[in-house]
Amino acid sequence: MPPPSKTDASKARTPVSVAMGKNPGRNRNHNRRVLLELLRRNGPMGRKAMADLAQISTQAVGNIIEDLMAEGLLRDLGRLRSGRGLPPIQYALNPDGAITLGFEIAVSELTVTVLDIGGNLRHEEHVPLPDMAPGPVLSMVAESVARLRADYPGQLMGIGVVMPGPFGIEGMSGVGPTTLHGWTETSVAQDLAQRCGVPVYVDNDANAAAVGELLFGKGQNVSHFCQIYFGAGTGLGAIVDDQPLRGAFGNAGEIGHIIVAPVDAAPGSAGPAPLERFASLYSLREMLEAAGQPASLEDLRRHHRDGSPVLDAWLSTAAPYLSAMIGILENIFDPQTVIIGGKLPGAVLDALVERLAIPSTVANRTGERLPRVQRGQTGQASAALGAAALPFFNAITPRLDRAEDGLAPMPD
Amino acid sequence: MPPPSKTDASKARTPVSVAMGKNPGRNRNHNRRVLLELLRRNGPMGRKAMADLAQISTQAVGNIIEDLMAEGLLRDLGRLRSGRGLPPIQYALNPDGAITLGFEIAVSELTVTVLDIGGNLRHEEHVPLPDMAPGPVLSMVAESVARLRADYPGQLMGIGVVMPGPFGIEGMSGVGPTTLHGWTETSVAQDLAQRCGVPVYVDNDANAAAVGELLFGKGQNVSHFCQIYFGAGTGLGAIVDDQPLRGAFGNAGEIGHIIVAPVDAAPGSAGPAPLERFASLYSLREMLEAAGQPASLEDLRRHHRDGSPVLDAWLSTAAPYLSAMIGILENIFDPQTVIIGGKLPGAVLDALVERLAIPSTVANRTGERLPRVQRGQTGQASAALGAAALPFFNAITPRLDRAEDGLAPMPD
DNA sequence: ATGAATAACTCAAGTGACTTAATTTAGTTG
DNA sequence: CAACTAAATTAAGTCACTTGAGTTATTCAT
Repeated sequence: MPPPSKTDASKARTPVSVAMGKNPGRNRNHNRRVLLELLRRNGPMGRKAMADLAQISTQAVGNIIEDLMAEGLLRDLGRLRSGRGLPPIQYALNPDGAITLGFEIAVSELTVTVLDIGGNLRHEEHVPLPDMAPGPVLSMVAESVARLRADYPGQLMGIGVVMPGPFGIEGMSGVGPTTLHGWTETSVAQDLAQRCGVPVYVDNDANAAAVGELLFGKGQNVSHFCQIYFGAGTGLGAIVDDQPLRGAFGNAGEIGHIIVAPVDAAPGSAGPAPLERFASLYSLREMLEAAGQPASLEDLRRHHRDGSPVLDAWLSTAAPYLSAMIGILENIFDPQTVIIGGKLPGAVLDALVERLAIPSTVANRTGERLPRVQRGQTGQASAALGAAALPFFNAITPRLDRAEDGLAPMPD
Repeated sequence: MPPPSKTDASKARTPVSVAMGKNPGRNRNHNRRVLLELLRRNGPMGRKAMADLAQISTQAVGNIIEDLMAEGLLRDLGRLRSGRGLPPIQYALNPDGAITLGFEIAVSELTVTVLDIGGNLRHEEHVPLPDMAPGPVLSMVAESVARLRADYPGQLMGIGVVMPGPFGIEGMSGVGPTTLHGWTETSVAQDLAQRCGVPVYVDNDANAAAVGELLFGKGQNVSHFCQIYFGAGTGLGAIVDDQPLRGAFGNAGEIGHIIVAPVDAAPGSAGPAPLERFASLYSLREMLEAAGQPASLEDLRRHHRDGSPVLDAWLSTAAPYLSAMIGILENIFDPQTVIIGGKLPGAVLDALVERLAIPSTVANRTGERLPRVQRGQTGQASAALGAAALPFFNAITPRLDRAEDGLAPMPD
């Protein structure tokens, strides 16, 4: 078992790209992100506190704050009286300083959101999409961008787009029409980036929702969590070390097609099946339609209020499969918590959480702080909100940049 | 659905720790890591090439190289004749520059490895452990450290320890005796770090093996892969974005207890079961013992050569479960490849890989480059080698440091 | 009230690591 | 052997950080 010598294999290969080196400019950019994240996650604070948390000098903090104030990204909240000594000047993110736009492209509807840097959802609208071809849809998106960036103060930090995944896969037999034809992740990003002149980030609904939850919801003080999302399919958005798990090809989290054995299956019930078969919006609608009942979001709310037996049956069927999946996720990711979200009324999600019976996993630890499973906080606009959160996340969060093959000049 | 205002909740909370800010010293350290990783992954190269790949100036590269040469971590390979112009001076990692030590603590045996910075396994030994109490074992480890650091040239970069996980979990009913009592991850790390005065990294066998494979095996040019490891149990080491997935509490990858439905199960065969029940060394030994056959590594090699029907039966039983698990992992992680490794003869692992029938997943993409599943390259010493790879990984790889609560002075 | 104590901010100088630009060096080519 | 080329070297300049002394606003004790 001699350990493989690395050199022989790496003779005339194209060089492997590696993390990018840093220089003063990039250094500043990094520290800037650190401070912005600090303010986002901890709320208003003074220079000294920032310096301590970020482990840099207060002077360095001061210089960066000067920049951020000049750009309008920060607000001065005045001095906070706090015991002895000079009271610290509190700084906070300025909601009017910057915005992002989020677009959720679904089968026949476009959801548009405007989010400000303070995490406030400033605007939400739903536009019908008569023609699902990429050209018309992207034109409509570009028009919305032009209109909305004029309507709201602050610079536009970027655009986030949510589209159903997976991308570029052959023969994924799902239940229901989850994918759009003629669309690719990259073409959408490139097209829009060119039309609008700002960064564009594309992801699937589950990942976007997870990022939304990470920035503005239950994930705010959590660095490892799994979010199960009921959308076009049933997907997973995994946050690992404060970063969304995208996978090598951007298709991570496709749990809908995973075959799970239901936990504590009642005798006579179905055995192992793809998660989406019984634990998805699609399966719920299927059951309601079979019973001749309507299935809009409002209807679901009503069904739950009225104690609909069909909804109840769906909950009973879905819970064992979902429980098994959560067990799998806990054992694989060892997260701090699991969050359930999606296009279901909050009360229904709560009912679903209550019915779960998760097997014993590595999450059975002593002194657990967070609930093992909880309902998401960002509500039904989750994915569209998450879409808007994507550029925000990418512009603000400190990260390890990689030098992608052949590009970008050196400075900054 | 108003997005939750963040400030109200974060009033009098303990501050959230965030990524660490950077200053010139930390910047240098980062670039140093970048260059070391560059050399490790691409083999020898000149200043200019490094500068281009790391996207910093050749001068900056020159300064860092000067440091590294002075420390003995680099070797000058002379000029490479390469067409016109001044031929570049090739630099390479100096195998005699630094070493790491790896210890795999198993039920009654301690495996010790010495790895140099060039990725060469310099030494491997197996020591019986009569007393499994922490005190005696750690003393033995400390003695080995003292002895080996004198025997090999180069500075000792750190110590890696592999122990069976999971840690700190209640009521995980596994098959077989996979956990050690009276041990905790942190106490081992602290104890050894104090005794030896170098950084100590502790992880489970699967994660360590994955890191070993990442640095010196099939993972060298892969940034996303899943490694399934047959060791004390059956574990997963997931590499996401060149980093091992450890989870919030260090217990990620516990796939042995996940209940999977076998793929294409033969009629009459067992249904859903924990992966480890049928796809583990334990289950193989169980079958061999029931048939009255010996089960050492050498025996397994012989069984395979002789076409043992028991081994064959195990392969037939294990493959459907393993296939299902690989399908799950592909859908969750969307990796570039899946690697199978562990304490089995290479030929047996190959046979196992051949029998797999993985369901359709997001890995069914067009133009796939790497094999979906392949056997690991680092062999049976995998975990012990991986243990030694841990400090190496932590000392060399560029990463995003986090400011852990309350510690460490600011400079550098 | 007043002064000491305290804690955060500010200013100015110093330092480290990087970039830029000009020069040197060592090979290749005609 | 001179012209050409590309890498390395040298020296100067820049940027962002740290350090340390001084300033300011508030609390507490007299």
